[in-house]
Amino acid sequence: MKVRTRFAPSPTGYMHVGGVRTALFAWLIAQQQGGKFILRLEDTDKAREVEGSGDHIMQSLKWLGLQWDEGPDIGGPFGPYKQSERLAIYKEWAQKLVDGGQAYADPYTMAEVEKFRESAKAAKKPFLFRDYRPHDPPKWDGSQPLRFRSEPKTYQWHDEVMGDLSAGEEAIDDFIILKSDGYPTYNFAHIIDDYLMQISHVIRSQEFIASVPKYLNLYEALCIERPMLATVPFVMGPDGKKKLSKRDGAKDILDYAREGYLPETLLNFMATLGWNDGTEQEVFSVKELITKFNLDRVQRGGAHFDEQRLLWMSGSHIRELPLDELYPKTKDFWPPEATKYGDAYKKAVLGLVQERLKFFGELPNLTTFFFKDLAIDMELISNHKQLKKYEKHDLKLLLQQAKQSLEGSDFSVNDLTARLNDLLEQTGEKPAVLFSLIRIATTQAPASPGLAETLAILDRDVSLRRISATLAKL
RNA sequence: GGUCCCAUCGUCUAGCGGUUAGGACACCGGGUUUUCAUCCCGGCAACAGGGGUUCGAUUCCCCUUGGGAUCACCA
Repeated sequence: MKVRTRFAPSPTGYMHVGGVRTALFAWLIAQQQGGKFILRLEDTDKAREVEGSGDHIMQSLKWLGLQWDEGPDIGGPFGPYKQSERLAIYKEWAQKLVDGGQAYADPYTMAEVEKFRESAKAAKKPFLFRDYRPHDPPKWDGSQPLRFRSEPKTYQWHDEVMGDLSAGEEAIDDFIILKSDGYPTYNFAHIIDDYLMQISHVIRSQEFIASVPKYLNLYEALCIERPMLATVPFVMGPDGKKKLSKRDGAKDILDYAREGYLPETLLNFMATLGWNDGTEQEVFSVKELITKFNLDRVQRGGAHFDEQRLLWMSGSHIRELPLDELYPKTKDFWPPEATKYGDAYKKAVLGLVQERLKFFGELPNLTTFFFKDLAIDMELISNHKQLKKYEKHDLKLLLQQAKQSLEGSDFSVNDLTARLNDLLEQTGEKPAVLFSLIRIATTQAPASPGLAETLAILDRDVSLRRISATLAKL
C-alpha cells in the first residue's frame, strides 16, 4: 500500500506549535516511506472561518519546509482539496446511506434536542441521540440535518501511537453527517475524503480519540476499509496542565520566523517534544528526523512546551552552521546602522557573535557597537565590580598606556593579542581590570566577544577614537 | 456523571523483571588569560500511593489518587 499522509487543518486562525507538530509527523512519515503528503483544507464551518488563514497555514508550512505534494493551491489527482468545493461528493455519499436506511433526517429542532440533552443530564445519564431516534423520520429534503443511523457495539482497534484501544457501545451514537446548511460535519467529511484521497495514515491530535468508535461504525456502514490511525498527544502549555492554546500565549509559528529562528530548529524541537529515537541524541537534522522518526516511539502523554529548551536548541543549530551558510539567513536582522557596511565586515562580526546567538533577533543587541559609536556610559565603569575599586585618575593612566601601545599596532589579531599581553606585564594589572577597561571604552557594552578579535574588527580608527573619547571623560 | 486516554528528576525523556534509575534543558559550583557566550568537569533533582504476581518490581495485573480528552448542526 502506498503511503499517503495528510494534514487537514480548518482555516480558523494561525498555526502554533501544537498544530504544526501533527503536520510534521505526517510529513515525516510520508518522506521516510517515499509517500505523498497531502494538504486538505477543512473549511466546512463558515461561522468560524477566518479570512486569510488558509494562506497563513500554507505560508507556515512552507517556511518550515513541510511542502505538500497535493493541495488546494497546486491541485492533484484527487482534488479539489478544499472541502467547501466538495459538497456534491458528500451529498452523493450521504444519499447512499439514506438509500440504505443508514441515515435519516433529524426531525427535531435544536431546542428540542437541547431538552433531551438536559433531561439526560438531570438523570445523570450520558446523552445519546439514538435513545431519541424517531420511529418514522420525515423524508430528507436537505433542509434538515442528516444523521447517521449507528449500530452500537464495542470496538477494539490499534492505534499506531497509543497502542491497542477499546471502547464500549456508549461511545457510539447517531451523529450529524450533513448540517442543515448543506455542509458536512468533520465527522463525515474527513472519512469520505480520506477514503477518496487514498490516505494510508490518519495522523491527528488527541481530541479525536473519543470519536474513533463512531468513525469505525461509519466505515463499516460505508463498507470502506479504514486507514491506519495514529493519535498524537497534545502539546501542553508551559505551566498549565492544559493543551497549549493561543490563550496560553502559544505563538503564531511565523512569529518564530520573524524573531529569527531557523525552521530546522523548530522542526527538531517539535519532533523531540514527545518523541526520541531511543538514543541520547537531542539535536537532529531534518534529514535525520526523516530516517529516524517512527510513530511507535511517540510518547502517549502530553508534553509541556519549554521555551528554554527551544532557546538552547536554537543556539545549538545556529552554532553548527558554517558561517557561509549562516550569514545569508541573517540578512533581515541586522541593526539599521549596519546597512552602510559591507558583507565582509558583517560576516566577520557574525563570526564573532555566532556562538552566543540564540536567535537572529538578538543580533542588534549583540552587535550595534560594531556599527556605531554608542554614548559613553561612565556607569559601566563605576558599577564594574573590579574597576569601581580604582581611582578615576589611575584608570586614566592605565587607558593612556593602553592607547599608546595600540597606536603602534597593525590591528591584526595576533599583534593585538601580543600587545595586550605585554600591557598586562608592564602594568602588573589583572586581565579582569585592564581588559575590562579597554573593552568598555571601545564597545560601551556590558559584554562583548574576545577583546583582541573585537578590536581587530573595529580596526584602528574606531578603536583609538573610542578610547580617546573615554579618556576625555575620565 | 458516562466513555476513553495518560502517569520516571521543575521540564523533555531512557528504561521494555535484577541498573549506583541514564541523558538533555534549566539551576548551582569549578575550570578554559577580562565580561558574556561556547566548551570541559562536578553538583542538585524522579519511579504518585496501596495491593497483588514473582526469588526479585520503575517495569506485569488490580484498585486508589492525580491529570487530560470527549459527550456540538466545531473541527
